[in-house]
Amino acid sequence: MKKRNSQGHTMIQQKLLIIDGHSMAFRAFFALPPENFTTTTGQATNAVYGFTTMALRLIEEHQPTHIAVAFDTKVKSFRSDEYPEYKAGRAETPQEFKGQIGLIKQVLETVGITWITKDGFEADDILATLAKQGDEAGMKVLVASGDRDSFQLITDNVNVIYPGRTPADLKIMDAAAVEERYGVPPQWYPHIAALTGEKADNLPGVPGVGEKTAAQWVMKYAGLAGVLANADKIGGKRGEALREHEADVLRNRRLNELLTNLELPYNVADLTREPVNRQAVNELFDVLEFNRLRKRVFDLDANADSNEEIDDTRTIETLELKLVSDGFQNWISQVPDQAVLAVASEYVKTELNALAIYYATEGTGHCYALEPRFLSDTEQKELEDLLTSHAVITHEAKRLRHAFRECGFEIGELAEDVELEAYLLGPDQREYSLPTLSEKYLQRSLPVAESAQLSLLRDFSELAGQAQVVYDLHEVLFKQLETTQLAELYRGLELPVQADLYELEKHGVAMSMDVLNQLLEELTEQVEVAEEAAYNAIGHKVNLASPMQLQTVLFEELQMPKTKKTKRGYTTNAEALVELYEKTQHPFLQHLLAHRDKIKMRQIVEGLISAVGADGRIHTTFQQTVAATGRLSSTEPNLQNIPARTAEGMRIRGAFVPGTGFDYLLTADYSQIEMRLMAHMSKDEALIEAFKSGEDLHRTMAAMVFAVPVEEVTPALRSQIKATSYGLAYGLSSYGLSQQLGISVPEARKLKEKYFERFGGVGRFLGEVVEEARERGFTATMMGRRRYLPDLNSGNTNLRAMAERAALNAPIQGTAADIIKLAMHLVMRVLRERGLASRVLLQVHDELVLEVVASELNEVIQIVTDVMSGAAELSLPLDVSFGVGASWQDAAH
DNA sequence: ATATAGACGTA
DNA sequence: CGTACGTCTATATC
Repeated sequence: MKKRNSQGHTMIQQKLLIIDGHSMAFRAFFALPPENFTTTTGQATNAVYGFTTMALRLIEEHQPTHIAVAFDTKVKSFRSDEYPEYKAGRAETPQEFKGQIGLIKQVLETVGITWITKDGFEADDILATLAKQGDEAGMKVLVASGDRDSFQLITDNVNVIYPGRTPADLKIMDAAAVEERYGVPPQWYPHIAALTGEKADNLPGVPGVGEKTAAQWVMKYAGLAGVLANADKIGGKRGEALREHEADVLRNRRLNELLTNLELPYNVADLTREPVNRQAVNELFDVLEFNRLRKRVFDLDANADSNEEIDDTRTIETLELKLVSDGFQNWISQVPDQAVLAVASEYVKTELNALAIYYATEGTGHCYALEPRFLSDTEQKELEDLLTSHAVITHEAKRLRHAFRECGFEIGELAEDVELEAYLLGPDQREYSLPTLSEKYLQRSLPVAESAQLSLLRDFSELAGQAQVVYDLHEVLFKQLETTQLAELYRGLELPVQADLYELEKHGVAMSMDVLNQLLEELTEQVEVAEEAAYNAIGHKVNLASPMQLQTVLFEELQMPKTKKTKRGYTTNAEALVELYEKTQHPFLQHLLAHRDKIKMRQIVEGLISAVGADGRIHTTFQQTVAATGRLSSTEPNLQNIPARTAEGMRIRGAFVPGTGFDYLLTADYSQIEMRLMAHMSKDEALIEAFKSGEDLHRTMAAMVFAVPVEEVTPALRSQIKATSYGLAYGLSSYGLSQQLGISVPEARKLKEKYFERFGGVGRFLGEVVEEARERGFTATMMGRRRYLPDLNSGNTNLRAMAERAALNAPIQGTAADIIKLAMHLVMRVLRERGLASRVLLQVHDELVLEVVASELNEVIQIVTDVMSGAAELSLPLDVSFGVGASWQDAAH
């Protein structure tokens, strides 16, 4: 890369790459399975390999003229002197890792890269010192580090390369990126970290203060010093907590400040890349048994030599963006038949405000942007034809479908959706907005769309840029789906399901206002009665919905025994209240519990009432990209958590009714699908047999475990086994099981052991699932859906245990999600093909709710049960049960 | 208006 | 100290 200096002749812009050797090697170590990277002599090389590929990639991509790698040393740093608990609680570094650092240093030496350590300091401090020197010397500096503390180094000329989930996923963080993500300029990032604390380094912060609050304070008072100076002006609990923990905050800040004035054995100018020592590389790579890497290393050298001679005058921007403000039909006529059209859209609420359509031909991008509300009928027809006759790429297609409908037209087959693609590639991300995806997959920043503006002289270039990003994203994402064997799941399942969900949302579900109003009236009455009774029991009013006020009443006024601790006091949840009632028999507790119950019900009914639309139906939104396991979720309102467990709660389901033109609601659900999948995937013969007996599953299993005849299984034994079975699929501990069953921990442990004696295959399976996930980095469902769990290798015991439980559960919950999605899609397809009016309205994880015409009832039941039970081929049948009725309540079974 | 904690509904 | 979700209320602070 070149730039012109003031004298007018070209000079090379110097670029310095500094890598945190330890942190990058550590990530590589955990990302790559050691058994694939062990030499014939037994030397583990996964960290060496991972580090080397990562470094090569950085060099190839950024072509630095100067480069250095910094390492920590064994000598404790000054930070530990200041705070002995620093980084305490971290797991011991694995032995196989330690040995590889030496090898990495050897690799660096053979390829001509400088490495640096300094006793008493951390690699971070070396990075900071070099970054500062580089910046001052006018160099462009890239700092590769997995430590967020390095963000404080960012300036106009210093960027941080921060690894994402996988080692291949490297994000460039500049000032804008940090501000976008954390809400403060980079130099203040450590101020936030000091306030919130740092778990990994065992540095507690101010309780109750998270990233948002910290960022707000720091911005308001212009830095941490200002925050502390004005601590007395910050009122309330948080202000109090801040003043109380000032010492912690100051300590955190001292510890996370990186030193920029270390005496190092090298100056930045010394850090040029030396030629690769080919012979040494050959010898070392022979030992390491790296073969493919050799060529990349040698190529690197060749490029470095020629780098200085190339006069790089090519324009990088080869795309010409054509923006047309009129002549829509004329533009359309020029679109080639085989062009792939990327669509970007801009909304005001749900309404489509503007649209950009983009396609690329050889070296040129073409884009047309328009505001659909100004289209004439003919033009609108043209647009429909254009979109239906071409392959289309979108972002959030379901939203676009709804918006198109509001404009007065429907789009049939919309092909690709980059949001779904990104979701399948990384289902744990909580956000798939276009700017986020652009940054992550294209390393291109995209301005976050401003609020939509009205036409008059508006600038469409931003929207055009978005359409181009949609187009480019698909190229990248689909390729990645193919290499990860996810393309089939995407095309064959998620895309069709998205179109199905659009239909579900469009239809909505009819509500009986009479039932809702009746319920509201009753519940309001009951709430008032319980409230009154509660007040009388203690002799005064109190806000029953305030845990804080309740604590005062229960533990101070009434001096009741303390319950389990929460963050700021003692719990007042239902479980604890029941326990307190058993101990104290105080009537207040009864009334409080009744009040909780009734007010919760009323709140649900109120929510439903306000969600009923003008058509008398509720149109929920199904989220297809939020649940990391592959499940759907439902929002505004959530129709997947309507009460079902109590008769009282079920009455709310009585308000869900067939709409005009329909006669019944039909529900069909999989019975015990997760346990069946456990049986199938674990191949546990006893469990499969228990299912095949056709008798009550938990009862049969209890008889097997306790070696008694089925008739002798008591309800208590049955429920113990039931709890154990479901608990296991969630990674339940002996402690948790003991809590749930009200038995001692040793008893719970014994129960688990006994269970596994009979169902050994289940235990083996669960163990294997976690191990495989640890090695591969992800779990997979039967249909190949992945969930990445990098924390399986975390040094943090808590994080690791959490990831292990998620790993146990993800393949089971995820496979069940795959199956019901497929079943739903097939049911809808068959209903459509048969020309039936009956239709699917809701999906509740293992259940479908349909609205049925009486004359079609038998056929629909047949279709639903056949299709659902046939949706997957397992070693045991998928049982489906169904119910029909005049409401969701009556359709229960 | 917005963030956080606590509680609780579903599979 | 059991997985996966969403929503409501209180509370504190803007």
